[in-house]
Amino acid sequence: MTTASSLSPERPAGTVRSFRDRQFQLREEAILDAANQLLAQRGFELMSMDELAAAVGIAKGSLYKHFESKEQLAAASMTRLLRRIESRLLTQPAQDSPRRRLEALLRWTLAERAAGRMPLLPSTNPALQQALMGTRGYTEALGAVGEALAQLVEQGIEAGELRSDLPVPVLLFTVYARSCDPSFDFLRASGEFSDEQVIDFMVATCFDGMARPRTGTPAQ
Amino acid sequence: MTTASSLSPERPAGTVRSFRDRQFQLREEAILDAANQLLAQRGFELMSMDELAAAVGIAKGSLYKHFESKEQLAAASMTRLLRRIESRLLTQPAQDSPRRRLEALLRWTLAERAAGRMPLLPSTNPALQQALMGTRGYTEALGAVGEALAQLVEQGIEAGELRSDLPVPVLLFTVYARSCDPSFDFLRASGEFSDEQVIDFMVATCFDGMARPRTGTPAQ
DNA sequence: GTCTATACTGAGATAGAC
DNA sequence: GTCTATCTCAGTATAGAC
Repeated sequence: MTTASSLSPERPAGTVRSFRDRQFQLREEAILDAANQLLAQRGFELMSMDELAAAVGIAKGSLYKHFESKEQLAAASMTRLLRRIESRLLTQPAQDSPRRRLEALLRWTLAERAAGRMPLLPSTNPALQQALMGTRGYTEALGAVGEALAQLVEQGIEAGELRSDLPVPVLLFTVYARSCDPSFDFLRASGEFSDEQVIDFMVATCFDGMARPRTGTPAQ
Repeated sequence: MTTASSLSPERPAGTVRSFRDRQFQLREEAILDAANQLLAQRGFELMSMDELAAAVGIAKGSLYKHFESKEQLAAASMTRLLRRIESRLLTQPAQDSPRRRLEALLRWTLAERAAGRMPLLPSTNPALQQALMGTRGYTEALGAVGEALAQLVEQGIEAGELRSDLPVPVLLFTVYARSCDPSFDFLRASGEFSDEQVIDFMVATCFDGMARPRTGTPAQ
C-alpha cells in the first residue's frame, strides 16, 4: 500500500526527507485546494475525479497515488479544514469573551465559504460517512474541535453571555449549522448585499434571533 | 409525449374522468410519497430510480410514464410540498400574530422532517435547478409561498414582533433555512431529546438566538 | 510517481411484448 | 400503462509503459 496521505498524522509535521517528498506534499496540497473548491461548488456526488484531476492539472490516475478513494480524499479535505479551525481556536486572543470568540469563528468560516473554500459534505451518503469515521485524522480533529467548541459554549453560559435554558449541544450545533446555512448562498445570489453584510446578518440572527428583543422603551 | 403529471396545473383539481385515470393519479401520489421519503433519507443523487420503483412496488419503466426524468420527479415532489405549505398558510387562524404563524409553520415543516417526509434537494445540482425552474407548477408554488412568507415577515416587523434592523429577505431565509438545518438530524441522532424537544429548541434559537437576552436589570 | 488507456459498475432512460 | 429486458454513458478505479 503506497497511498499514504502525506498529511496523515503518521508523519510528524515538518518532517520532510527529500526534495521529491516535498514536491509530492505540495502537489497534495494543490489537490486538496482544488477539491475544496469543487466540493463547495458541486457537492460530493457531482464532483468527478476527472474534473478534479483537470483542475489540478494532473492525470486522474495520479490522484489515486495520494488517496485511495474519492471518499478518503473528501475526508482529507474535511480534516484539513477541521485542523485549521482547531488552530484558529487555539490562537484566539485569550482576553476575548467566549461569545466574541464564537462569533469570530463563525465569521471566519463564512468568509472561507464566500471564498469558495468550504467543502460541504452530505450527511446522507453512508459510504462517505463510513470513510470519514474510519479515517483516523478526521475523527481526531472532529473530536478536538467539538470539545473546544463545547468548552467555549459552557464558558459563554457561565459568563452570562449565552442562554442557560438550552442544552450545550443545542447551542453548539446552532452555531455550527450556521456555517453551512443555505441562506448564505441565497442572500449572496440576490446581489443586494456585500459579502460582509451577509456575514453580519447571519451572525446577528444566529446570536440574537429573528425576534425583536424585549428591551423595554429606552435605547433603541 | 404521454408523460404528463396528473398533478400538473393543466388539469383542474377534482377533474377525474374515468376509473383508470383515478387509479393512475393514486399511483402517482404513491410515487411521490415514496420519493419524498427517499429524497429525505438519501438525497437526490443517491436516490436511484430502481429503489424508488421497488419502494412503490412498480416497475422502473412505469415511473417514466408519470415523469419524464428523475429531475422532474423531484420537481413534482417539491411542488407538492410547496402547495401544502401554501395551503397551510392560507388556512391559519387569522387572529394569530405573524410571529406565531411563522412559528407554527416552522414547527410543521420540522414535524414533517421528523416523519421522514421532507424532500431536501441540493442547490448544487445545476441540472436539477434547471429542471425546477423550468417546471411551471414549481415556480408558481415557490413564488406564492415566498410572497406569503414575505408578507408575514413584514407584518411581524410592523407589529413589533420581529427585528426591524434586518432586511426582510434575511429574516425570510433565516426561518426557511431552519427547516433544512442539519442540526435537527444531529440532535435527534444524539438520542438525548424527544422530537418535540428538538423542535422546541430549534424554534427557540431561530427566533430568540443563542445569546442571553439582556432583560437582567430593568430598563437596560 | 506520473502518464495514457482501459476495465468495470451503477444507474438513468428506452424498446417492445402484453 | 405496465411489465421485462436492454441500451448507453458517466464515473470510479486500475494496468502498464516510461
